[in-house]
Order: sequence, then C-alpha cells, then structure tokens
Amino acid sequence: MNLRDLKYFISVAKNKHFGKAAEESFVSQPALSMQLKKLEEELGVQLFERTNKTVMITPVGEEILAYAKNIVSMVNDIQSIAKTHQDPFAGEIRLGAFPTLAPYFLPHIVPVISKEFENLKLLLVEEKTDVLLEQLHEGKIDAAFLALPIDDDALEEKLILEDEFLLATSPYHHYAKNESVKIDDLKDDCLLLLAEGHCLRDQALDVCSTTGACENQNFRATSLETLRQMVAANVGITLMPQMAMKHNDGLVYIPFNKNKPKRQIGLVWRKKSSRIKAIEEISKCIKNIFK
Amino acid sequence: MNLRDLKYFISVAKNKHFGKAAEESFVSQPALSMQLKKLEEELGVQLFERTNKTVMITPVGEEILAYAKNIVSMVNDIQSIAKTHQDPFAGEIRLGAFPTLAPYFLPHIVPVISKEFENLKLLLVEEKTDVLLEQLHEGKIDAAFLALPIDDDALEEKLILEDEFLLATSPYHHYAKNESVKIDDLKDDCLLLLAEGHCLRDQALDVCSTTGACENQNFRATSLETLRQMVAANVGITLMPQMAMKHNDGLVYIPFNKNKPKRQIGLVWRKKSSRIKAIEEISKCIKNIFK
DNA sequence: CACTTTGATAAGATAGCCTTATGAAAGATT
DNA sequence: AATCTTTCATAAGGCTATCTTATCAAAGTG
Repeated sequence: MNLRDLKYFISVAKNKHFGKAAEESFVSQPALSMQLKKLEEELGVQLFERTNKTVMITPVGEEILAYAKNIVSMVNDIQSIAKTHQDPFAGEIRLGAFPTLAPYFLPHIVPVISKEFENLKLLLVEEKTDVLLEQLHEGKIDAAFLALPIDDDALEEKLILEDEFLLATSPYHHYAKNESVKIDDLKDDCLLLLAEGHCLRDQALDVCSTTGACENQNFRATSLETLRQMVAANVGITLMPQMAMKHNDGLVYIPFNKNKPKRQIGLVWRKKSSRIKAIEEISKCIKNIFK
Repeated sequence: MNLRDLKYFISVAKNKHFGKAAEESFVSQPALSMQLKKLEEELGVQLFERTNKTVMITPVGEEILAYAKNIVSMVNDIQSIAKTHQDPFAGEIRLGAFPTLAPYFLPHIVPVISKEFENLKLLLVEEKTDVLLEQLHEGKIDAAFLALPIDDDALEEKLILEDEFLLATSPYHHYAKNESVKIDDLKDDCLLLLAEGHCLRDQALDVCSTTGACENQNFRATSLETLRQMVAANVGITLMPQMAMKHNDGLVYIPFNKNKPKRQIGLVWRKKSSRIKAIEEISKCIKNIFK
C-alpha cells in the first residue's frame, strides 16, 4: 500500500468521478485508475462500483475510507510537526550545569540567550559532572557547562571563561588581613572542601596536592552555600571561585598573587548532536558576554 | 512521504541499528539508509543522531515516531478490514421486497439463506417497488425481490417463481360456490384494490383492463391484510396472490380455469454490484427452494 | 596495529509509475 | 436511428525512483 494510493482513493470517494479526482491529484486519469485498481487488488476488495455514469463507494470502501482519511491527516500532522521544528533556533534546548556553577553562572547567561533566541525554550538541569556527562551521551540533554578539559572523543568542547579561585576566610582568620596570598603559603593549612563528586572538590584537591595543603577531614559540605557559612563561622578556610564570590557575605576573599589557580568553564556537546547549530550559536553568544 | 519510509523509520527507532533494521525490513542496509536520509531531507528535520556506535532518536524524531506508529497501525487495520470482507459470502447483504410480497415470501427464504450462508448477515427492507428501485440504484440495498419485468439496463433480474392470482371472495359471495372461474367472467365485476403505488394494484388493473372488470372506487386498502378483511366482510372481491393465501381466514379462494393471471417474482440487482457473487448464489439458492 | 563494526556513498540494474493514445460502454443529441 | 459525448479501462513506451552490490570512512576491539 502507498500513501499516494490512499490519497487517490480519498479523492475519488470525494468527487465520485475518476477524471475529477485525477485532476485534483495532478495526475492523468489512467494513472489514477490503475493505482486504484492495484489497491483494490492488493486489498482483495472492491472499493467502488463503477458504471459509465456513476462511481459509488462500497460499504467496505466506506469503512476503509475513514481510516485512509485518518492516515492522511496524520501524515499532514507529521509534516507540520517537522515544519515547526525546522528552525534550528526554535524548540527546546536542554542545558546542564554542575551545582557549583549553575546558581552563579546561569543567571548571567540565561536572560541573554533568551533574548537572543526568543523562540528557543531553555530547559536547565543542575547535576554533578558525571551525571551530566551521562545525560549528554544519552541525549537527555543537548549541552552542558562543565569544567574543562573533558577529553571525550564523542564530545565537542569550547572554553567559555576562566574562573579564578580566591582564598575565602573569615574576617577573624589570620589570613584575613593579607592583600594577597602565595599559593605555597597554604602548605600548612587544612581546607574545607565539598563532598565527593563535586568537581570543585577535585579542583581544590589539585591545588592542595601541588601546594602540600591538606583537607580538613571533619567536614564535607554538600553545597557551596553551606561551605560559605562554615567559612563565615571561622570553622576553616576554603577556595572559592570568583564567580561564587558575594559582597557582604561576611567573608574575606584574598586573591593569589601569582600562579593563580582557576577553573576553566566550557560548553560541551555531542559532536553529532542534532541541535549543533543552535548550540554553536549559543556558545558564541555566551562567549561574547564574557569577552 | 511513503509508508515504507515510515516503516523503515520505526524499525530503526526500535532497533537503534541501521543494519538490523534493514534486515528486519528485508532490504539492504544502504537502501534503508538512503530512504531514511531522504525522509529527513523531505521533512527538513533530523530524525536520528548517528555515530559509529550509537543511533539515537532526536526529540522531533520521537514526536514523529508516535504518529508514524499510529499510521502504520491504521494501515494494518485497513488490511485486516479488507481481509474480513474478502469472503464474498460474509458481511452484510441488504435485501428489499415490496409490501405485498415481503410478509408471505421472506419467512420462507430467510431461514434457508441464513443456513446456507452462515457468515452472511441479512438486512431486510420492505418498501414499495419504486422506493426499492431507487435504493438499488443508490446502493442502499444490494438486491430486491420485485415483480418482473423491471427492464432497467443497469439492473440484472432473475425469475424466482411465478405466483398465481386467485379470486378471493367472501363465502357469502355468489362466486363462492364456483370450483373455478373464467377470467372473462369478471367483466361485470368491480374489484377491491390496493392504494396507488402498490405493484399488486397495477397487476390487478392489468387483469381488469383485459377482462373489462372495473375497480371499486370507494375503497383503497393500504395493505393486503386490510384488503383481506374487507373481502371477508363481503365488501367486494379481489385478486389475491397464491402466496398470500391463508387457510381459515374466512375467505374463499377460487382459481382461474385457464389463462391464469400471475405475478412473476424475481431477484433484481445492479449489474455492477460489488456483491454480485453473493447475490447470484443467493438467487440460485432461492430458486432451488421453489423448484 | 590489524581487524571488526557500522553507517554513508557510488554506480549500475530493476521495477514501478506516469503519460499519451486508444478502447468500450452507454447516455445525450440531432 | 445514428452520431457525439462522457467516462472509466487498457496498452505501450519512457522516465524516475529504489534497490543491490561494492566500497569507503570512522572508530572501537583484541
């Protein structure tokens, strides 16, 4: 069976006339007659009674007609669905960001993207890096803001910005009065860190291992905000990304004087993503914000 | 768009593998790949993200998939509808019979037809001849029992039986004692007849006109049963088809001794009827009953 | 580093559809 | 009554689209 045959069938049923139906279908009358004959042979039933003067649909034909109309209507639905999705800068884009980035970063970029691509609906997912990577691979999200490098052959990554780490202390801490700190000064300090699975924790541990600093084993915060409260309470010190820095939060932020540690924030997506056009434009757009 | 393409699409979505889908669809893998590519181009939308290792349906693809499945399922419905109607001796047959025949004739034949063609559902219509002819032409009924001849080029007719007319009188009527009547004896009689539009009326008038008998203008019955009551009340006499004769109905039925008037009952159907096989078999079957 | 797997591409063969021309049947017209 | 017209069916030839086989390119696997 063939969609075209069904359309011919519907047209004949409507016009009760092969010639008119052929005209309506933009084919010659014999072409339509033959296809209809083939359809009848294939189905093994007569769809029309024909005489020279009248074309009359049979009861089976009537029954089948209802289905045929439905089918053709659904084909049109498919085409219209496709059409509404043809614009690469329309529809949904699902974006991920890890927890120590999302609340400080997304508020800056979402309004800009929304304004630039007004037909694009952004769905945001906040998960730890490994979850986001899995969702990327599974196609559950289209792109994610992650700490680079990711190093996955299936994924494309583009650096968006570099986010410097600052030393965060309580105003009562002995570091508090320093203008800046040398990274090696930390070698005798124990830092408060986030719980396992947060990429910020790993980045901080990186810094620790190169400086000789250690981790305070007694506390593991599950969010950066909790960590902030703990530092404010002078429980200890920590590394805080500049992006998460707040004024008037009761903390002192001290920059490193050189070899400033930092995290690289990039946008990551599947090389074969069907939304590649939208993602690349979004990527450019965001990069412009931080230029 | 093409039904086959939709089937390929569904198969790929199901198998997440072009090769397996091709196998399932009994085509080569390149054939399937190309058709799918064409479908995507036609819709202007990417249906799958492909890498060497994974085939992943896109959100648009997912949306369209639902419709595609529905369409294919309806195509199967069409085929199964057609299949259940393939048996010419199954389904519905709509039969008509005119009012002075139906109640006396159908009870004899319907049980036989039903037994012979058990998958055939009989729908019976009782209307005057002109209505039945119109319904025949419009395809509202498939065949009708009518008084022959009909003489319509579009219609096929087959004689089923000849139904003799008897003279019906009250036992108190002066004809009542006769063993038989000569048709010419009626020349001085006035007959009670049915109302306009009944073919039995026309047949009786035929007889009258050849014999010189007249019609009693004061009464026109609208049914044969009413007519029977009127004859029983000795209001007059009439011609009664043998088929409608009843025992113990208070009437006397007197046969004509020669040139017996009669009506010819035949089955009539459209020459191009889609149910021609069933109708012809039914016709044979009924003819056997009255052989 | 060769081997396997997988989807894409290319070229030639095939099949199905379309068009024009024509036929057959039956109503309409003169 | 004979011709014209209408309408659907059939036939023949050309064209397009699809299929198949062969091959490629990319990337995982042993």
